[in-house]
Amino acid sequence: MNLFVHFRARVVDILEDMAGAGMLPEGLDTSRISVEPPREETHGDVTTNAAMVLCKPAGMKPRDLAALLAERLEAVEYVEAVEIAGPGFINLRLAPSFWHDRLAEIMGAGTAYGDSFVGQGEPVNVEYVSANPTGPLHVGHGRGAVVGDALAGLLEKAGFNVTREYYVNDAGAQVDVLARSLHLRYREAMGEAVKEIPEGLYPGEYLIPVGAKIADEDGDKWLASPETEWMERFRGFARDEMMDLIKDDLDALGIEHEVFVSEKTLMDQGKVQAAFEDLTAKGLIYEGVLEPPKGKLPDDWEPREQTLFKATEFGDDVDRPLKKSDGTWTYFAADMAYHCDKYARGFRSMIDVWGADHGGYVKRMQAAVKALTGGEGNLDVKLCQMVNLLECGEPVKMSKRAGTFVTLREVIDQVGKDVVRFIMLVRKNDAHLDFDLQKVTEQSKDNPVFYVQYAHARVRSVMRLAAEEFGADAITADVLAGADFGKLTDPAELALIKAMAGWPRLVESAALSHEPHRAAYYLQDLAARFHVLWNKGKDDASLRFLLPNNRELTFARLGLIQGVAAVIASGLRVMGVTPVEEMR
RNA sequence: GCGCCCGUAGCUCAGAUGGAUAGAGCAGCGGACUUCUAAUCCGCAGGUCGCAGGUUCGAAUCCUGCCGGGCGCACCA
Repeated sequence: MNLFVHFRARVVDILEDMAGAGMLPEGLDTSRISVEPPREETHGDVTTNAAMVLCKPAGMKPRDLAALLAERLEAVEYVEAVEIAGPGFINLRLAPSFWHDRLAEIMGAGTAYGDSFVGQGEPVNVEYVSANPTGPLHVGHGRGAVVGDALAGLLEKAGFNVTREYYVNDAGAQVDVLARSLHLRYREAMGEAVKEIPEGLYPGEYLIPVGAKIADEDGDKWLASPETEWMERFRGFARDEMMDLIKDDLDALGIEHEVFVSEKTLMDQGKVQAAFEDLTAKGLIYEGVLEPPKGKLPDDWEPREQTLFKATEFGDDVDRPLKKSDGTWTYFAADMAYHCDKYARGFRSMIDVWGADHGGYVKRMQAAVKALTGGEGNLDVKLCQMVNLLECGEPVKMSKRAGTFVTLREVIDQVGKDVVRFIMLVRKNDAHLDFDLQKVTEQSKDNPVFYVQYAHARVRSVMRLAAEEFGADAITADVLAGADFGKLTDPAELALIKAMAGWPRLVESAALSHEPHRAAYYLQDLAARFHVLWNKGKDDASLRFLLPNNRELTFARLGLIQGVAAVIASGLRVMGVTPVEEMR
């Protein structure tokens, strides 16, 4: 349960009762009432601004209204104390038994703790990575991949019906370039000496085995023929091979998209044309000449009549061209049709994860979604800022030409998938991220991955010792769920349960605001509280988890730490990180 | 020139729909190992939330204008 949602409902109940008794006006707007954790833990467990928000319509002073509310809140189950503070906050302190019940709830749920229904099964489409199929993924793609996948996981946990999707940009000129680059490698595989990769072709060595593969399959069939004859074959072959390469990279991160949509297929199926006709029917297409951008003019700018979409009617800055001068569709036209297709497949809610360099593209895509869905569809775009790859604080110098470019795969192989996934989430998506290959594998509290994993491993370590003492069967989650948690009375123990009980609220708010990084911060906080309690056991042996002479208390505490492990595992699962059993 | 993002402690950064005395880690200083792994923890110190106005019971948060940084700006994707 989200305890804040629970107590908010109680506050609203009381307000309705008061209105019914004529103490308050009927039909008060309760939407602005918040029930949340106080900023200061010393202020209690739950706070509400209800009196401050409603004092004006109620025609009362905030503290007077607060006093009336407080009187009634004292009668609410589990409320131990009510205080009025500051300008009219009402602070609730909850009985220890409330927290003990939460721990039982956590034990019963395991890693399912925090699962929510706020999403109400609403379909959400999360599109991420969508890198051009022209080569292996780089580290920047990796960030988008992790952010998108964690967001998808978070939304699922919050009760949305999520589809993970990848848009394959396989219709543009860059695939022609790829095909030509592959043809070169093919000739090389057939025994031709290739001295230098011509300017404008992809020099990467990853195409060498692909060239050998197509040589193996097709033999000398394309050696003497002109480009027009082999182009289609090479484009398709290269595309498929590159997508396999990318899928392997994603697989190494534990990411698997359910749906791949091909730009070329959309065009072949006439979906771009259909979207275009839809907009035309809505009167949103015209032939026109755009104003040149103010300020410095592009060198090759010249007035040109184009086929334009009235994006400005939907909040964009200028109208956007849908056709190139040769009559083919622009990238935007196809992407527009793609989002239209998502909507047609039942997604009102769409999320795209892009690199920050595509920021200028957001408004027009949102405009297109509004136009094509009659305002029904909603597109949120998460822009991921750059990843600075470092080694002991020094920037890793990368150059594609010099062959010193570090791929995502190399980073995963070096530090591990779990480290990559966690680190990619320690900053919000729109902030630059420093990724230090050295620091992320250090075993110190500076390293958030380690810090959180260590907390989980410590729990497992205690559980292993407990299994030796009591037998594994005696301390299963099911058995411990029935322990007498009333024995947990130390403030640090209760603080730990309170932190765990905050997980459902975090899941809901992070999911609704599309901010997966908050899970990483939450886990660091929870891990910190666990480490605090652990160390208290050093100063005061009576606070240790394993007490040979007190089986009842020991079992309650094993439940407590098992709960911590479950919530950490639950959070890590959202992030796509595997919890470790022990540190090595 | 226009648009988007950002500006919080010496450093790196949290601060959901506006809430109380703005938080954490690192770095600095001082402490805690006969251990359920001290790979951790405790304490101290550190701030005109870029600047100036505005909105209101209340602003780091919302609005306006500046200053500073990043990204983008027709027929690339």
